[in-house]
Amino acid sequence: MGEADLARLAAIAQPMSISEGRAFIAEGDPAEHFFNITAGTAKLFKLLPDGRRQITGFASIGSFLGLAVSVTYAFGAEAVEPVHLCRFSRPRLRTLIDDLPAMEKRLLEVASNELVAAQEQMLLLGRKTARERVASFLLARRDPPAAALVSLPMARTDIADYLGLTIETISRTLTRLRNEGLIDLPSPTRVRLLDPAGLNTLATGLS
Amino acid sequence: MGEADLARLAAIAQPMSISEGRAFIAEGDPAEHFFNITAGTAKLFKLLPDGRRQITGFASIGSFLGLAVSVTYAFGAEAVEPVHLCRFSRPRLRTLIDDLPAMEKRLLEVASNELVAAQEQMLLLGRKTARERVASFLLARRDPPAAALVSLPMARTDIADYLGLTIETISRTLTRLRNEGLIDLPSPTRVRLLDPAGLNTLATGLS
DNA sequence: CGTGTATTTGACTTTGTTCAACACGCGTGG
DNA sequence: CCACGCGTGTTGAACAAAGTCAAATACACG
Repeated sequence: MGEADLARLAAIAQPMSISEGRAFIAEGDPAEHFFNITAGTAKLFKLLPDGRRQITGFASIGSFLGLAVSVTYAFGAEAVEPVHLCRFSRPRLRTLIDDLPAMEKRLLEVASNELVAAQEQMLLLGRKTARERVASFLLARRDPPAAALVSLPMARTDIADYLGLTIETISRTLTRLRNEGLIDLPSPTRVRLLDPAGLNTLATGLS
Repeated sequence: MGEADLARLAAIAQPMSISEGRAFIAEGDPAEHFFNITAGTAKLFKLLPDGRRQITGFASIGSFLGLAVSVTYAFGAEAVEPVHLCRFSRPRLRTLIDDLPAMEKRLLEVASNELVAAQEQMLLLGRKTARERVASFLLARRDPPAAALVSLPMARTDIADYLGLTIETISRTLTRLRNEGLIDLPSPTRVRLLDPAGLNTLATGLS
């Protein structure tokens, strides 16, 4: 994309700040906007009528939200940490994308990668044990991918709803990993991976 | 897409027939091809080293496979029923797509829809009970979407690996739904939905 | 008609949930 | 400054849903 294209994009972007805990997409609402997160972390989730919740992913800097074709959002979104984002009117973005093949291509790449991540998560939810899920989660949250320190900005409830478990199981599993010397828990929101290789063995079910 | 474009597409398409039970994509193999299914049903799956399997979806006529960006396939694929498909060399298709914005657009639509389906499946795997999963599965497999008769070309093992359950639980749950008058099971591969509304209540967790 | 596979059913086990109590950190106000 | 209250996290004990193991039945195919 050239500079002129970026300028056109910037012209229709509405920058916004979302404070912690605020929802900015409601599942089922008319899908009028498209979002690009520029800072912070948001959780994306689906709900059952009785309140059960599945967090389908955490979106942070660079993530695109709302590219579904449907007229309504298929998921809700809420800030876990204060979020900065750019909002785009879908019809306006649509006309812009239509003569920016590079943008379309980029979106297809993004969607493809998310699809791969979604399949990995299905494997986790359908076939992994609680220990394997937590180990996988900790490894996946490393940034950079070799870092020993992992920060968990989301609450236990969110981790539980992401991994298809309860907060009690998350808590017990983390404690057990600590007792086994695989991790350290300097604070509830910080984890130090003491044995990444061991965690990886666990995460891939080889233990 | 114009007729000339379709002709160019057809020129690089390699039609193939895959017999039942044959794998045609192996997870981890170099992603050299792109597939378009023209008949039959295939299962897509991911494996853990110890053999646990998660089926991430069933692909049938019209499905596109292998659009991930990665150099290797993130999933395996195997014919459930005899499959007819067109295979495309990825580099050749890439050059073709690059000057067919309509095709790129179509692929983005497909990917977006699959993403929505994947999120729905994560909700199912992470938060629904066995009964809710089976009810959701039966309703989703209706074709047309209001049909009372559902055919299950895949074995119980495949249903189990798709719903994150065991074959025994699938079997017991179907029997129980039959005993409760919600469905009829004329044969293991055929299900008649006697009370779609009741099943829907179940599937959405409202019971 | 027999053989092998897929499915169903039954008895028992296990993993993770539920319910409940307790600990900890933190901000507010006495 | 410290007691109090509240939200979040941890731990324990009882429970339940689904899994495992095993056996019986049904089914398709040679």
